[in-house]
Amino acid sequence: MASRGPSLPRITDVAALAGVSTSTASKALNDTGQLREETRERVRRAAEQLGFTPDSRGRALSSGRSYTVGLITTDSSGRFSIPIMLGAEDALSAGEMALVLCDTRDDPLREQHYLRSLVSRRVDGIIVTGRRTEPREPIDVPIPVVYAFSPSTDPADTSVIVDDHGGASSAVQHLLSLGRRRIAHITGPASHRSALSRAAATVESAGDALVGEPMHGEWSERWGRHAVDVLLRSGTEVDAISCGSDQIARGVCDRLRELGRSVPDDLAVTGYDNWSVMALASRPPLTTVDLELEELGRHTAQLLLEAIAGSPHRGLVELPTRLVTRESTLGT
Amino acid sequence: MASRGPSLPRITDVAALAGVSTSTASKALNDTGQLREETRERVRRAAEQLGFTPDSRGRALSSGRSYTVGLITTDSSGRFSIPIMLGAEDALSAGEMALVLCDTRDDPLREQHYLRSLVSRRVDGIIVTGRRTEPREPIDVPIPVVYAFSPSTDPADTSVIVDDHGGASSAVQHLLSLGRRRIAHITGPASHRSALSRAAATVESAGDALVGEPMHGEWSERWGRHAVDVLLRSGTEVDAISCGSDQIARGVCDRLRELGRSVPDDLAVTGYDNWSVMALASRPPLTTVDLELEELGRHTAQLLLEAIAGSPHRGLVELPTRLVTRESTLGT
DNA sequence: GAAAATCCGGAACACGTTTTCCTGACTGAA
DNA sequence: TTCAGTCAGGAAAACGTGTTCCGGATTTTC
Repeated sequence: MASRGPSLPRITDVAALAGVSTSTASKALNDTGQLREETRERVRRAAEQLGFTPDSRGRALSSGRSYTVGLITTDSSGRFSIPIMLGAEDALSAGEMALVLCDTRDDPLREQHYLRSLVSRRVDGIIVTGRRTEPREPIDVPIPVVYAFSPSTDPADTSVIVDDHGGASSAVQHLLSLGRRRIAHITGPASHRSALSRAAATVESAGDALVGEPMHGEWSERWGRHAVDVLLRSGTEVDAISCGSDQIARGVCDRLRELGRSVPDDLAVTGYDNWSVMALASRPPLTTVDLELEELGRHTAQLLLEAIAGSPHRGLVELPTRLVTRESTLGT
Repeated sequence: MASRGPSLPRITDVAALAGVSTSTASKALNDTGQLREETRERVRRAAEQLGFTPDSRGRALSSGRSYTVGLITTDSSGRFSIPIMLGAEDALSAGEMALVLCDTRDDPLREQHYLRSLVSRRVDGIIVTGRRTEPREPIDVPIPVVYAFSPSTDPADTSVIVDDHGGASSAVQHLLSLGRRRIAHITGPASHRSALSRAAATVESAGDALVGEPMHGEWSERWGRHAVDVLLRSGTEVDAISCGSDQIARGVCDRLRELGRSVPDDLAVTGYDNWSVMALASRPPLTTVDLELEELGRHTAQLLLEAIAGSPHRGLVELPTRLVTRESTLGT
């Protein structure tokens, strides 16, 4: 339509310059067919000279694939989905696949809109991710889909999630291995699956060493500070606090310091998420559980690629977390 | 190739079902050409019945456009580029454009790779964004480009940036309007343009009310705390501190509280960035300057769309910031 | 009733690549 | 010399859509 300046060279231009047909040019550039090495070289030089870059739209049309995958996220803030996205993008770009981003902002209408758009683009596959670990309604598209972080409610779908149970356990094991025997657990709202599963794992791993019930509140520093007040006011003896998030743990540390309790000498504290802004800025820096979200993103992309290739891996995949030890349990 | 199940309906299927030719079907669905309303309706019903979604690859090929724009970011952590990205994506999705994500991780090789990939996809345009406000080398592609946050070193390129001068000024004006007349400035490293420009604006706006020189350090809470020690130890009287970032401001507030100084009664504190994790969690919550990055992303996308449409807006566009007032200057 | 204007829909091609099939030339063996 | 076999490369179709042009049918006008 509006031909802006000299448009990019096409393969016919390359072919013309090399004095061959387009099909020969194609074969030369893709290392297929039967051609003399000299011919290949001639075509390659012509392509080089013209700065030819194949138009992937043509290729997409002819190959039936678009070499594109869509990523649908409901998490506009991006705390969790961003690292997943980057990991996925990393894994995909190695295979010359591009990732198109769709942020639904938790709006079902927008989600529908994006799904139509992705299907219309004939995306090779879709990654669906969210802010919470609660399972979500599967999406209905005739394309391979892998769910990341928020699994699908349909167990026949492919979902990659974090092993929250193992993560919480590893924190408790760490505390136990340090000799702590009076462990409290402060975490997020009981309405959140992540809080519940971490709490359950903590209870199970701590056994007799658990002090009281898991304390549920908001995912905030304020709740961490407040919970410390409640905990200490109750008079129960405590030598460690495992927290359901780094934010809570930071609040806990702040409050303990204000009350003159030493971390980790008097009380060891563990966080969860390894959210560097919190974990590193906390005084002292937090021992915490890294969710390895970027790896989760990579793994998700990998599974999606396999599904696209025709061998889908159905069901739930739980990826391990990694315990990061810092001064809040080890001292300096 | 690997025909997975019943492939999606094509426009020929719709045409066949409606008993018309593909061209008629195309016209009916796109509201072009001259057709009887009854025919259009028949085609529409056929499309509906088959769940037809046009293959945008075909459309892309025939229209010469790909209805896709690329976003290149060097900022893998995403503090700044994520909101920009989301804003851009928001503005683009309204126009049925998709955004493909490319995270270069500050690696020139990766950047080259992505550029080739985007050109090969015949992207309609490219948005380039980064982590810092320092100008960056322009990219060399035969496609419209708009730079966001990090402007291009070439003034003939289109760049959208934050009005840092105005932002810092607004914070100082606010402090002055509250009657503060002894204002210190604590900010990031002098090697960062953002720190320098904010400092310059602060010096200019504060005039006689400025206390001492701008204090440069790292962008961290720790530096904020340390700077307070240095400042107060020097014995100079101070009734307000304007900080170059929310992280620094939070550190400042923490330290002041520890030293028994009341914020804002003894000293008012302002931050910069309106990074909610810091600004809201700080005690007290921070009055700060919102960079309106999402709006910046939207505006960038808008300019890119105009450039794609053929009327590029060359040069630098500075977008205003927004002062957000909270307890760190206003009290409760 | 015939010529002109209008309306509707189809055939053909373009977009850029890959791939399948085919042809002509050359080689070597019988 | 002839025949089979190999090799190098070209012609054409396919992918799915949009668009341009054109012809037939219907209506209008004199």
